[in-house]
Amino acid sequence: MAGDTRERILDVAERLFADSGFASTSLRDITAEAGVNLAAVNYHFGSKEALLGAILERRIRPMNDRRIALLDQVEAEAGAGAAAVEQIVAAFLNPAFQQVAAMGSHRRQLLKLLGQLHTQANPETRKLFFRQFDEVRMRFTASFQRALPDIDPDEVARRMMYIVGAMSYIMMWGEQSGHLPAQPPERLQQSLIDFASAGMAAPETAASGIPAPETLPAGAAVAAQGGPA
Amino acid sequence: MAGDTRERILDVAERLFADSGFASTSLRDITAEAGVNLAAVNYHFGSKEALLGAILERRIRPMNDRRIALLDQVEAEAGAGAAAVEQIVAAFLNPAFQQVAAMGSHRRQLLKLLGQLHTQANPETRKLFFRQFDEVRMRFTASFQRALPDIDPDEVARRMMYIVGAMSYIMMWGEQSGHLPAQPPERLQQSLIDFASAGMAAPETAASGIPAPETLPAGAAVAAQGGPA
DNA sequence: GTATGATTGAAACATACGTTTGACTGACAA
DNA sequence: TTGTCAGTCAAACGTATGTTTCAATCATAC
Repeated sequence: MAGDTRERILDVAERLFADSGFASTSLRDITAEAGVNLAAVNYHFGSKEALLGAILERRIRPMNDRRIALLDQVEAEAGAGAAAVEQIVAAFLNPAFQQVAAMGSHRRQLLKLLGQLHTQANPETRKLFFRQFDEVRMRFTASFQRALPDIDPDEVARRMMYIVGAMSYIMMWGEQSGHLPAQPPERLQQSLIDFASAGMAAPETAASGIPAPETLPAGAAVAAQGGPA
Repeated sequence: MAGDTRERILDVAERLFADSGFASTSLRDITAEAGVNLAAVNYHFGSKEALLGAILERRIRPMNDRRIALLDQVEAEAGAGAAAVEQIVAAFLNPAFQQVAAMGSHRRQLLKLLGQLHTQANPETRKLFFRQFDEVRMRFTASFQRALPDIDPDEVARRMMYIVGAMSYIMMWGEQSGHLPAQPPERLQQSLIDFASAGMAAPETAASGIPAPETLPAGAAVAAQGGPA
């Protein structure tokens, strides 16, 4: 029963935080469901906030490590040339899908938690996470830039955020939207890779001002032809 | 001072909910900052939850109405043929950017609120929002399907979710990521339209199983060329 | 067996919460 | 002037929260 209490708290808290939010989940909810004493949380983790930090640490670190490792591999295979956009996108997305697939019935929880990070966790817990992600962000941005030299570096960075957003959203709400059929994870992964790769490689359009509500941005005639860079 | 108290509560609550989360923001925080009495919230809205509902109602309804109106216009201009993918994407994204631009210093707040909807609001408040969005979702999905007959309808629906995710994420965290320069809203809008249109129109790739952590999905050689439908 | 240090247990702590109450205010109509 | 009523106010209600306390328990080394 030594490390057992600690693990049970982590598992239950991860699920409850993801389902109901960090602030809305009480330590009594967690400890009751985990079958441990209320004081166990503060004994093992120090505080409710530190418990959240431990949960994030446990899940995110391995995922980001795998992203970097996959990117290393992709770039090594590309040799002196630039890696293919799909490969870079896949290196970024695959560990997240692996994570979700590995969590089985706990699917979505990690990402729901991440979605709450910004509004619920205190600044220190937030930094803890973002600092871990910084290396990933920089490595992938650089790799995309090599593959897409014609696209403005800032635009590449923005498109990375689009990909993160699309991934987070589909993993959080894809299953329970109720309007599209549940997909096996590998199909969903490929679908997102298709979408994200095409978006990342899309040609840039000159800006148009925000139009009046009755009007649309320019570019109607200029249909989207997103040839590879 | 009649409707003044009510408005002040709405404005302050919107900002505080967005910044700190629904559960983490107390009625005392709101009323203190708004300079009104604590009991005013329950007097004017009935409950804290109903206050959240009123905030959502005020912002979301006009935005979704404008989306439908723009789509009507785009389809009318297209006549019998299918509207261009960019135009449909723009009709969907523009009202959101208009909303953000119109809120001035309140930017991001609406979307941060929406991001919290799923974990913080109770089921009734959630339904209130999703039912409003259902019409938008169905109308746009149908329009995309006409423009992209070669793409599986479910895949179109999924890609719509990707777009929603990308939009939400960039609006929530784009400014404060600190790593890419602030963009004028019209440039950001065009950037997202480029990305989303190319992704929506991307050719479908046959599924590949989720690979082992050391491997990547197929499709490296098949570069992304997102030609228009 | 016994001492030791880590873990668990039940109970209490102080505080913060959403909500309700009942008196009070001020404008406006009769 | 009086009555009415929407709106405001200070105060209190009951409850739930994160955290702390301290005794009880357990495994393990001596």
